[in-house]
Amino acid sequence: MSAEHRNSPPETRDRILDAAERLFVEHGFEGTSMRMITGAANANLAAVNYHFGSKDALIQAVFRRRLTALNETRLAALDRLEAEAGEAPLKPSRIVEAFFGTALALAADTEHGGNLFMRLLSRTYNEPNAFVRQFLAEEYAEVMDRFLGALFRALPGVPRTEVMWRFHFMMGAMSFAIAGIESVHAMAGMPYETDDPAKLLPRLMSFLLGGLRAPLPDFGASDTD
Amino acid sequence: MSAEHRNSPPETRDRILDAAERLFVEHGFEGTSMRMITGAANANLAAVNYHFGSKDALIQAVFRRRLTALNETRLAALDRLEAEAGEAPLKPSRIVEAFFGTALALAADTEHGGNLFMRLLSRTYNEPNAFVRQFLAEEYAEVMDRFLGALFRALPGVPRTEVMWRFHFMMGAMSFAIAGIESVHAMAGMPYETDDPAKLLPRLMSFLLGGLRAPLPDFGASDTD
DNA sequence: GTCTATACAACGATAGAC
DNA sequence: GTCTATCGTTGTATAGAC
Repeated sequence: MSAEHRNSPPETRDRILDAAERLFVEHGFEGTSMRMITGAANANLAAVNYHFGSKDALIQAVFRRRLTALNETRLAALDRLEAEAGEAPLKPSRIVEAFFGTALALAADTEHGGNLFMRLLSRTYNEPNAFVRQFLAEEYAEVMDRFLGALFRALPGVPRTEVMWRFHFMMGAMSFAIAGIESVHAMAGMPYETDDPAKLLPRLMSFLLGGLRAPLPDFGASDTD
Repeated sequence: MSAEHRNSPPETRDRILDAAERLFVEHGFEGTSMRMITGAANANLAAVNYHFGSKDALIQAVFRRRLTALNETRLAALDRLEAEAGEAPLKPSRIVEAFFGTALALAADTEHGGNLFMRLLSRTYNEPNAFVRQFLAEEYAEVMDRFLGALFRALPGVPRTEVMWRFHFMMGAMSFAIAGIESVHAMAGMPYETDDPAKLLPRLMSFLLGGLRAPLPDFGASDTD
């Protein structure tokens, strides 16, 4: 994919990616114009189309740059857990931490802009843009497959459907944990004592594990389909 | 607010609201053009600006129409719980159900388009558009205040900060429960056994209550794991 | 009052000069 | 590789028909 532009001077292309990432966080995809991006990146308007082909492809590139690394870290963490455990089943808490702890670690990285990216990613799970959704689904396929499989083995007594739903719910909680701090800040009308990112992971982990280990739902008898 | 247009024939204005709601769900706010809306509503392009003033104001009107009713239902449910309990503290599960059960009930209403609206609302919590965020925060202020207060009283042993965070996480789980069914469907690469909406509420409630009642996080002194 | 027709600046995208 | 000029479309504003 990047082969045709591999030997282009990194300057312009990377400046565009950095500016786009920052502006997408601030104003969303459609709220960020190509002219805003190229203006902030000190590049010409047409440079975006030259380097990426379209605005959608630029969005893809912004995600790929970070998401590939994030998911490789997640898979490596899972590999390590499975290597340590040998034949024994993994503890669900370790699996959950490998997935969500990795994400929150990146969300806490203010130095290389990981926090900006994670805010962008969190809100993009619900993105209506079909192009973006499709890309995210493909980028996540392997990771979801591995982690869901690990959870299935770690929770043999829980129906797979319930595990999948709960993983889904956990993704939602993480999404809000990362992206929605200031939104609930406003909704609650009260100040949060602290936004110390070091406290966010234990807070989220307690909640996620409580939800994952909750008693199975009772669907009642009346509605049998 | 609606006084100046109160006695306008409901036809055009309501057709615009219905078309806008449907198209916003499908294509997002910025992915939906005024011309798409007025085309679907069989109205003139300028009718939107006449009835609502701007696209942002139209978005606001789409939300207000549904959200006011939803939040009044939520408050009425909480009123009823508190009246029944008298001086006794409420059960956290009842409070949670009054808030999230009401939302899921609306999300299950395919007859009057409540399901479409809830998908829209769920994704809008993370909306970058400042205009929309501000409006949502105001519209939710009273409800959040009442429900958080009820939870504080129901969980006197839990620090208020933790209650607020967990309510926040619960909102995220609900958001994904409503909006993200097809997204995880794609990510997981496996079909969900059933999307029976009647099963969604018990599923979500189990998870939420498990998370809400989870042991409090241990922030530790260092990284002791 | 309710709505239509139309104009306008800014948008994403592209072709072609350099 | 980069830039200018330009195309069709966007949100918005307004003048005037009924």
